[in-house]
Amino acid sequence: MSLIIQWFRQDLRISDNPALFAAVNKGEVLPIYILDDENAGKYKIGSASRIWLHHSLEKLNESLEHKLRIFAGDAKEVIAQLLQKYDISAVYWNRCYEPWRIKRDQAIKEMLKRLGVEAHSFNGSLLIEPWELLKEDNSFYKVFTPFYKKAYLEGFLTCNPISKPHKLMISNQRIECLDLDSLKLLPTSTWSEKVISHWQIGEEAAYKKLEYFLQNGINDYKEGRDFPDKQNVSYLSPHLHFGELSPRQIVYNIHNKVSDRNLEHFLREITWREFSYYLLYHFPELPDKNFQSKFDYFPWRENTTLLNAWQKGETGYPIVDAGMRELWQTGYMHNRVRMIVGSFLVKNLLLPWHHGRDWFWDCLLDADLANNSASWQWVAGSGADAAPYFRIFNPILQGKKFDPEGSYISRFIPELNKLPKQFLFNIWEAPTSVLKKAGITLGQNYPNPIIDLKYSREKALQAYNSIK
DNA sequence: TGAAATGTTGGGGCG
DNA sequence: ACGCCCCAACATTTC
Repeated sequence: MSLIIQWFRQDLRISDNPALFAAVNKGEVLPIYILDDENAGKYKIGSASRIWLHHSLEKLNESLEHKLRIFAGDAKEVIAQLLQKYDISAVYWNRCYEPWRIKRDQAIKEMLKRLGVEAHSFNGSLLIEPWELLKEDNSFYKVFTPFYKKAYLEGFLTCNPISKPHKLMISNQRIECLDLDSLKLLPTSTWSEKVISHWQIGEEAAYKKLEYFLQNGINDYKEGRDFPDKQNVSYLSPHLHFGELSPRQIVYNIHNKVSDRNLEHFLREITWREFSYYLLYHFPELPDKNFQSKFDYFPWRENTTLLNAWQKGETGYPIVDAGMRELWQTGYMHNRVRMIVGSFLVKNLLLPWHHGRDWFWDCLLDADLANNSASWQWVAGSGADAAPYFRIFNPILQGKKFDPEGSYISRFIPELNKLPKQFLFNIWEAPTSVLKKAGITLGQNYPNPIIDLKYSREKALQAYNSIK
């Protein structure tokens, strides 16, 4: 009996997996995963995401009765060899939208066609596939709100997920493949263990997290989501990235359980993810090239010292540093803080957004080419429907506004714990006696501010003016 | 999904 | 009593 390949990619789940559902109806399934760093090239998975991937594959393998076959290398080559060695009649997968993957998958589809092997691809990752929603004049949306409205009216934001396959018939055939450990996804440092200790990984955990969010966080989502120390955000991003959970499952469940302004706001955030994929598809250079070409002439500067300080969370601005340390310690950063540290890098430090992109790509468990590219361009002002350049966050005010008790700051910068709240956001203005009492010596155990806010703001506005 | 600069208003102190 | 000034507090404009 010939085998059906179910090729898992960014859909590491059993439920609401259209390719898998179709494949199991067809016959005996051979589930495979291919770590394809070759085709990914410079877009290959970052360090933090690899840790997640390792554990997620482990979980998926459990759900598949420990019969997930793992490979590494050029996916086309891997599949070609499987076809040569074994009797395979079809390959099933859910589509991905990264430009390098689209190109690769097209080539694979052609190869399969040539060899007379069926190839079936499905939509398992998006509510709106990028070609499904265009403006009247057939061009693509470049502004979020009209995109959102249209998607809403056309019914893209309500849907029914499909169920788990009733019965999995997974092949027992002996297949030459790798074991998970040989992919070497886990770094040898203790960093990876620490990062991952904050998370539960896999389909089951993702679903539990969704349920928890729907019972708790979402009830005050509209207001609470801006406060990094509150638990009002979903924390679903890494699960979504690896497809342990689908946007369809999320949307289906929120429609069932809530219906108010909090729902609307969360739905908008889910749709921002769709919009990012949409932009990436219609503008494949998004990860590297300014969406607005006038930014090609923007006078960024290069400064390794400033970049290092930002990366390590040693800028001297507590809300920025807390965010960067959250990222380093947990592989995640609260969205409000992502905007603050982004604005700081690009506007106050005047460093190119690409540096932020690269650091996030390596450190975030939820690093996602579409979201990361679109969001950094949004912050920089070079993107579609981006933040206007003059919108420059003041880290002191943002800290006071969104972490009024300083609880987020002291969670990640415990050395500031003894400092009275009134000086927590502008430490350098605290009297020496206060600093001494709090055990802080600026420049020793907490840095002096690396730039002057007022001056850097003026410089940023000048730079913006220069490309108008 | 900002912040700073500038403009306006209105109450209170005071000559 | 009245006008003048000061300055919060709030609103509008500008970057």
